[in-house]
Amino acid sequence: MPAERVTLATIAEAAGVSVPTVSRVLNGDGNVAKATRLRIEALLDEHGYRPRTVRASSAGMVHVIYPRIDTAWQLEHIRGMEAVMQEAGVGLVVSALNHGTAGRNDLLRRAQAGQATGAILAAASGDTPLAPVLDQLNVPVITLDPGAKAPARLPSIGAANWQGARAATEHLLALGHRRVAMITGSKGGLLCSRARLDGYRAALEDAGVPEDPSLIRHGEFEFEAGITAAKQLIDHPNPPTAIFACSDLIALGVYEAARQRGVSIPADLSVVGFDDLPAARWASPALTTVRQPLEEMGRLAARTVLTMAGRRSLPSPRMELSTRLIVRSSTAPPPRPRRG
Amino acid sequence: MPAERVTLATIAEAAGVSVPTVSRVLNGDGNVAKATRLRIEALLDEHGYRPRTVRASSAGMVHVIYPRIDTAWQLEHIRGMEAVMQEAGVGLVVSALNHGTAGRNDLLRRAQAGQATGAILAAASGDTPLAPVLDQLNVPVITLDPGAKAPARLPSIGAANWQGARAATEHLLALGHRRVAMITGSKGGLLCSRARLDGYRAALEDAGVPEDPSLIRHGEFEFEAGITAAKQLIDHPNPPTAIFACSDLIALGVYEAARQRGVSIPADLSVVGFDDLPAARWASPALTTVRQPLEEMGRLAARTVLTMAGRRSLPSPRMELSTRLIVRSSTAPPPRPRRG
DNA sequence: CTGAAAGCGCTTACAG
DNA sequence: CTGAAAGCGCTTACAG
Repeated sequence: MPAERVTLATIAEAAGVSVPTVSRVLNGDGNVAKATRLRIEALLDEHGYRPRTVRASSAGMVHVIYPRIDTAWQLEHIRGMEAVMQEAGVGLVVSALNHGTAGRNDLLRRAQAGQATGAILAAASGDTPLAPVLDQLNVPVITLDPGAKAPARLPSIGAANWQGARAATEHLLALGHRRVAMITGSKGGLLCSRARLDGYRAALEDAGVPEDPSLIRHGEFEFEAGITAAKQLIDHPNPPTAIFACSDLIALGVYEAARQRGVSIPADLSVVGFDDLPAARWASPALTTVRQPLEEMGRLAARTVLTMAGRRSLPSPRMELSTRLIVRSSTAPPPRPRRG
Repeated sequence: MPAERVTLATIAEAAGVSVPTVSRVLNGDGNVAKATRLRIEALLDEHGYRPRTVRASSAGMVHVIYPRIDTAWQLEHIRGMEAVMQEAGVGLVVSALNHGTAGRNDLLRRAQAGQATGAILAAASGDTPLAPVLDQLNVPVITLDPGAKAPARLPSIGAANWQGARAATEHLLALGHRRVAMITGSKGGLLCSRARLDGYRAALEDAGVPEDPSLIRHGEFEFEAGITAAKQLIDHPNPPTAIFACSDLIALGVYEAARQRGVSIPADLSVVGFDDLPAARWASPALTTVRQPLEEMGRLAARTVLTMAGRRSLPSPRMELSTRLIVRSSTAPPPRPRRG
């Protein structure tokens, strides 16, 4: 026997009051006798009352959409976004595309239902299946740290990748290194990877150190890719004395390769990473790395979406937060050259 | 000039059609001439139409609430929960209490508004300010990996902490270690810490190895606490040959202490962690650890809440997923004792 | 394919 | 403090 739908009328009848009175209790209207209120509250609970509809305004939700939920820095983003959303009384809905269209359809449905206040496409590659349908949404959408060329009309928030990579390379050059290798995150596409490679090159050029293409390795943003690339570099006939890795994860792969090859960090080999994940602090020795203000990027993304949702104008459609070199214990002057 | 509220009537008038027709377009009813539909869609967009209310059913949201968003394993939880929620067409709202009551109030408001399908209290300590108000909610609430004694009437999902700690200790004993130290996560309260300590003791007892209280150190679940405790153990007049750390983070602290003291892992000192965070794989040497099925715990938590929301009954109010020892490269037989 | 009419669940003045 | 009445925004048959 599937019970009748429980509406305000059900409760009103059970309580022997009118529908408006029940409505007042639900809405926290003070003008209800305490005894009445208590009785109605008990009945609402007992009948398991659930409103049929919800005011769209109180349903404020911002969706953050990742390709996958799989990397540590996402938690930093989320912490920043959550803090801002909580202050604004808006919920943060986390979802993943997972190669499918389910996430997209879900977002679309919710947006049409007035449920989404806005959306943040994070770490989105250019071919995100979301792009073609964005225009249908009547809610603000921005990109956060877009991996590839994002739809140009979307506001975006990123980090100063070029500047950070340059600072990292300059740090190594200042220590006296002349054979500085780089391991990138991906050969082609990714914007951040390109910018970091260019920053590395700029620093070399400024220092008058000729670029050696054999010291540039292209991997993925993965631990294993770091191991592979670092082994190749260590086995190089004229090996580098320092490696700038395009991410902390790759840098940790370099650590492992060095351990397996009996190479000591930083005595034999200096290593710099990129991101400043918590894991960078936990490495032995602690990793010198370029800090991306991931939490702050999340906060800014959240604020930006809320600003747009309030139909206020943005200071700029493209915001880039600065990066900062954090010197820890994985970098040192190069070893004295062995006698030939 | 604050524009009039945009309602279906606004759009209907602008399009020269009736309100029901606009409603049909919004609801994806196929019985609308294409030309009409396109015209109405354009007008909806142009006027920035947003529904005033939302069907509560389509607003399905499950809230996961953490004390703070700050540890890597939360992302594993979230990945599992998100996958299940997406399949169910329910949104996952992530929030943090941050010592305040804002998160609680927010949840309450949404629950009353019919917006929360359920809630997952994750890693909650016993004194969560949420507990006193849980009864007011007409939605299912469960705890995930409760840190301390959670309100007993709430269903809970956890991991087999005792069993995992026992397996870790047995592994070290089987390698030949007799001086096996333990670094716990917290002196008192936390349930998981207590269970892990008891598992360690059980294994020692079974092997007939007497417990040495000076080999048990109480810290926090922090990297720094691991360093401090490990240094004390290494400096012990009769130091341990193996350390079982109550979390991977503590274990990484042990790595750093060992590096600073010139102690080699695993040649001089074996280390086992607990959690199997991604960072355990990235450690050098890769960390032997007890794997908690964090993602699977998230999935189960999500399924459990949805089951309860569907008013179906639970197989059991308390579910514990098994843990598994993952042997990597940080454990080996103890060094041969030095000649006195 | 579309609209006039009825209806739904809830809220908002207004009156007492 | 409470209810009868009107109203709101939207949806649901029903008729053509």
